[in-house]
Amino acid sequence: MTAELNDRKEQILRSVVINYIKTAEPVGSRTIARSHPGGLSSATIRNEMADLEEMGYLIQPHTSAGRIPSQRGYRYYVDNLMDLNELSEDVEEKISTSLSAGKMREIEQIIMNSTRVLSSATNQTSLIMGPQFKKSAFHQLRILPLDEKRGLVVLITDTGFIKNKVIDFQHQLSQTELQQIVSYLNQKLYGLTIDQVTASLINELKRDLFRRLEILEQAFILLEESLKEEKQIRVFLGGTTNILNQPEFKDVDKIRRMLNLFEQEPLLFKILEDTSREDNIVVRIGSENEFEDIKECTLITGTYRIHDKTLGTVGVLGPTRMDYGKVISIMRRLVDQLNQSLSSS
Amino acid sequence: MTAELNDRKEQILRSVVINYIKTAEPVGSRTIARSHPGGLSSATIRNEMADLEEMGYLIQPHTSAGRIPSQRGYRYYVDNLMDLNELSEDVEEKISTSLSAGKMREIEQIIMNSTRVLSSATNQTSLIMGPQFKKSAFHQLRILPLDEKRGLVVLITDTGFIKNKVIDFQHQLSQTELQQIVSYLNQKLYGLTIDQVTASLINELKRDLFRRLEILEQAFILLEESLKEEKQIRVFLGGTTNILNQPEFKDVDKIRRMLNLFEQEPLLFKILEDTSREDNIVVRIGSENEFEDIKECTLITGTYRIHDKTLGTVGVLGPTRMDYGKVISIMRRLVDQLNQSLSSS
DNA sequence: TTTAGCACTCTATACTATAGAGTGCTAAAG
DNA sequence: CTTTAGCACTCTATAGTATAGAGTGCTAAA
Repeated sequence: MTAELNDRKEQILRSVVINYIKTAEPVGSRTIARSHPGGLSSATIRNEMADLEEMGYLIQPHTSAGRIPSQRGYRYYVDNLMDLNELSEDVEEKISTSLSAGKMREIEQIIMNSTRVLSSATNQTSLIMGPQFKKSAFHQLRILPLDEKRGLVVLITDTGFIKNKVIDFQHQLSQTELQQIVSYLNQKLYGLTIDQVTASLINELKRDLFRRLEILEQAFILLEESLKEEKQIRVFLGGTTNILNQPEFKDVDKIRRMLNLFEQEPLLFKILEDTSREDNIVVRIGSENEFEDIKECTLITGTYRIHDKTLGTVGVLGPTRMDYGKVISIMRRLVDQLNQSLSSS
Repeated sequence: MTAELNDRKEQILRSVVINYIKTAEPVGSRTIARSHPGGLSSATIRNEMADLEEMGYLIQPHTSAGRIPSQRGYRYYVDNLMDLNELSEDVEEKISTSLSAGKMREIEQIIMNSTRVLSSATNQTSLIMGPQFKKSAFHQLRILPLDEKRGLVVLITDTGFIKNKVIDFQHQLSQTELQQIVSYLNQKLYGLTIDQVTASLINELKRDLFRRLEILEQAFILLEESLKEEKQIRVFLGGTTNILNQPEFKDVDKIRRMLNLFEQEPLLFKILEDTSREDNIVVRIGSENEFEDIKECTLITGTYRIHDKTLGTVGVLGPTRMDYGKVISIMRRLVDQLNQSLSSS
């Protein structure tokens, strides 16, 4: 994408975007004239701004107001004009201390911390998609007898998931019998992703075990269920109230729609999943988003991974009037840290 | 608490409360005269209302407006005048189907379902305090070796909690060694509540085990930590966006304060814990609430239990203009169901 | 004790006037 | 050809004014 604006126009567009991001007010020609290094008059700026509007980079809310960037204007800014900020020491410290691999071994905890850090550093709403359970590979399966009639199934994946589920035995099982079953299952399932455990594979296993021990039917049904159930993935949210600080959400109705969206996890998941194919940081401005509910917002996402395997997506959601440079810098840093913390555990 | 109003005043107060709950508009004398069974004129009603205002049961927002109930008015209504509603079939079904003990064995799932049901049935925000981990008693402790250097500690309580934590071994442990440690710990800890596992007890155990096996130091530190960490209790929320539908929250600033509150779990916990001593359903109207942030709200709470041991608290939070009869009926039913579902598992 | 009647109060709504910000255009200057 | 000063014009936001309507409190009669 080559620049298609001359230098002066770029300077002016840049000025409008930066000013508008800061003040949330339409930017007038005088404001820009004052801050413009070249020392042009407001009339000149006005002409240029009129051009920029005609070209679709700026919008005039009404005849006697200043200009605000259009979606296209933001896009041009992000692609060609934006500077990345240095992270403030404050933010740098927050990220490195609260996400260090040190104490935390559970992946959920690391992710929850990340949402907190991300939303407080950006003043926006952050959303993070946890690792997809069904894309994780079996690592170990254990069954702990609790008493004569119940056992605890513990399932551990390569991505650090630990799932457990209480099951009822229909008949009493001896320690040895359990042992046999478990080691058989482990052998069969090792390395498969949850996705790959199809109904037919389960049936096959069931038949196999059935022949040996006729006791497990009930336990098996429950195990099967427990796998099915875990299809949903958690999306972690942080700073949902931050949108209330944005002047573009002073309308109660907009707030309601936004908060409603936040309560619908499956939708959030789809929104995040949609961008997770790409490797780098993705910026979706306004209607570039596929989902109706966020067509007035900007979503910036990045993916985090463990040993080069993509685990999930980190996102920041806010109005299109967002400090792109700042958010992107922060997200870069956070994703780096996340990758590092996860890989070292 | 004996009734201190004559019959007619009670009728009128009742009318005001019911009308105001329905319409959210100050209630005028004519409105009441129309619906009053005795067939009184508006002038008479006006006089009575003036009395009721002087006595502190009603409030006039401004001279030429109708009356609204004062906090005292609501209190009198709840104590003396309120009818409990029959549950609609719809709600009845929601409660009995989505909380039936059937499939769900994990307590967290039952509770999350409860918040959903409660908030959708009442159109208010629901909050439920999960069982307090630290008040739960040890049932079993297990350690599963994952590989040479790591193990999974699984802790099961009598209230159905299952906590797990990965720990690092500093040295390699044999199956038998682990077995010994675990059975020793189980013997020592069985039946104690998490609360009772004091630092000194842990130290004692540590010394004890240390003598036998010098290997466990690291593992112990981590176990200790994992117990400490679990001090926080989860408060589950449902229908937080429902407050946006209440006309008393049309002010963005109030919304912000409310949502902010919802994000502070420790505070929510305190708010709920505060009422959990009592056995029955507790109604806290307006400034009867101790906590500043909800002094304009009404909080209705009930406790749920398993085998006569109190597990946690269920709450509904909304404006003082709340359909008390309806919410209380729903909560009664829900708590009953909850007790039943939990006890049968 | 109740009620009809009426003057009075207050709010919400619509309408009007005004200041201020910013524009677009024209014509002169560089 | 580009830039700029100047000015008329447009639109919004704000304050001020008028009016209708709801509801009251009080008085005097039933």
